Formats: sequence, structure tokens, C-alpha cells
Amino acid sequence: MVWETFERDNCALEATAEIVGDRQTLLVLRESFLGARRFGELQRQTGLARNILADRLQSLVGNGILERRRYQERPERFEYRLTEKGIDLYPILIGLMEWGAKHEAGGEGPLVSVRHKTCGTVALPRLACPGCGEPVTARDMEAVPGPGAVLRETA
Amino acid sequence: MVWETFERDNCALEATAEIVGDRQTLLVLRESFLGARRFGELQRQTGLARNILADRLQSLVGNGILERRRYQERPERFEYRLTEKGIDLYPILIGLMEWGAKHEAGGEGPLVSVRHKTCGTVALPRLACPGCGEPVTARDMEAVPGPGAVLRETA
DNA sequence: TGTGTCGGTTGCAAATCGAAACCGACTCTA
DNA sequence: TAGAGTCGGTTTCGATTTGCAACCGACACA
Repeated sequence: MVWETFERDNCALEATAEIVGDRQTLLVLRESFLGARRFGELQRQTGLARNILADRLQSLVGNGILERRRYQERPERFEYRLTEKGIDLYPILIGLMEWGAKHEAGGEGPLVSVRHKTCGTVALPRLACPGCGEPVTARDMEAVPGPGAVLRETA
Repeated sequence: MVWETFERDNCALEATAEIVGDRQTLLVLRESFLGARRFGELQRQTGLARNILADRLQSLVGNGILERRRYQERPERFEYRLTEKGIDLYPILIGLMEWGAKHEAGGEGPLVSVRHKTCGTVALPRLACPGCGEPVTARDMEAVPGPGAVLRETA
């Protein structure tokens, strides 16, 4: 896992971090996944300042992660729903939950668990190799140049 | 996936977001996973201001994610290595990479790929149910109260 | 006519950010 | 032995971002 010789500009990770890599946005996403849709609801649950919440919602909508749709007229009221793109963020949130549960949990165990609808298992999903299906950790993987990689001069 | 009736204080996700949920910390972690260990190296690759990097490294060390160890005396020089706790953050970074590759990628494909050492598959790991082994997405899972859950009055 | 809800916007003080300069302790070169 | 360079930071400073609180329009309900 050593290859200091890659260009990292425009790294996929960096791009994602730019969009969802702050505490406030993650809190909003958590509530969205938990079913919150309305401004007031999101504000109560996250505890964010209203202007910050408004700002984050606008940015999430702008990035196509949430969709702002009117759910009533007179007075106009809007709600924010996860798009497909937003739903794809699920593995990241699961990752955060799993790590927190393992390393930062209070004594009483996690506040929230998740259940696999089809088989009923109550446990957080794990990473597995899509080729062989075996569970994997960082140690089992190594980084290699991707199709878009640009090698950098080493000297 | 609707249950606005949970207490979320001290949520595992929130705790984790507090620690690694900012762009700068994520960049440092990315480089750590790519093998960078020294201050100057981390500074160059992340492009962070030196004071910010110093601050993040201190916080990561304080949270037990990186370990600061002297690798030479006279003059004293230190390097930062991932601990076990830090290595456990891998699924989160994979999640960020995967999402970015799918939704924010440039035309040329990802800059970096990962390879499963034992079977050789070059692909990002996917989430799977630890019970039945089936790949899962957000739609396949539902939230349920965990062992530490505290139900809230619905009023 | 008054009170409350909802979805924001505005103003302001405080915290946080990045760039650049500086620093001690050393090594290497001439 | 003087000068330049490396390494791992700290300090300073101006600009951006943050949270808090107050305010707002449009409506519902009594």
C-alpha cells in the first residue's frame, strides 16, 4: 500500500469529502436516512442553527443528493427527500455508525441497529469482496493505479 | 425506516462525525492509508496549511487513530502511523471513494483502484449482510431500536 | 384579533481557516 | 567553519465560516 507517486488531484474521495465531509451535512443526512423530511424536523433533530441548516440543504439539493419538493400549497411548504444519488451514500453512514459503535460507544450499546429485511439479521452490513464474497478489511486490500491514474515523476 | 421517536444524543454516527467528519481530517486519513507517515509528506500530498495539519494530527493522535512515534533521534523526528482503531476507518474511506467514483468521477475513470490480495479481484468492496452474505443497499435495511435505545414520548 | 406553525433570511460576535513567516536542531557542502 | 538545506513544527494575521438570536411573510385555528 505504498505508492506516493500518484497524482491525487480530483481524487474521488476528495470530491466526495468536499460534498459530504462536514459534521453538519452528515447530521442532515443521518436524519434524512431516518426519515426526516421537513425543515423544522431536521432542525430539531440535528440541533443545527437554522441558517446553517438552510445552507446545507441548499448545497445538498444543488449536488443532487436531496430533492426539494412542494408537499402543499397555500402556504407553500417544502420537504427534502433523498434522491438515488443520496441513497447511495448509505454505505458511508453505515461505516460511520459501525466505527462509532465499536470505538466510541457508551456502555449501553448502540442506540440504533439495522435489520436486513429479507433475512432478518440484525447487524451492520460488512464490506465484502465482490469477486469472492469474503469479508475484507484494509489489510486484505492493496491500492493499484486506476484507469484514470496519472503517474508522477518520483524525482 | 421511519421512527422519529428515538433519542439521538450520543449517536455513534455523530460521535464518529465529530472525530473524522471534516475535509482536512479525511485528507490526512487518505494519505495515511496510502502510506504517508511523515509531516512533510502529509503536508505536500494534502496541500493543507502546516498549522492545520499539525492540529489535525494532534487530534487524530489524541483520538487514538494515529500513533506518533519517533523514527530517529538527533534531531528528533516523528512519524504518524495508523493504529488498529485507525485502520478500522477503512470502510468509511472506501465508501467515500465508491460514491465519488460513481457520481463525481471525471471521464477517465477512478485514479485509484483497490485489489483484493487473496483473490486478485480489482474492485471496491461492497456492503453485504453478515447473516446471509447477500449484497445490501439502504433499501434492504431498516432501522430498529438498538440495545441502548431510549424511546421518546411522541406527545 | 390574537396565537401558533412553517420555512426560511438577516445581523452579529466568536471560532476556525489558510498563507506566510519564523523557529530550533540538526546535516551536508564548499 | 560559514552557508544553505531539511525536518517538524509554532506564531501571526486577515479572511471565511459558524452558531445564536431575532425577524419575516404566509397562512391556520380560535
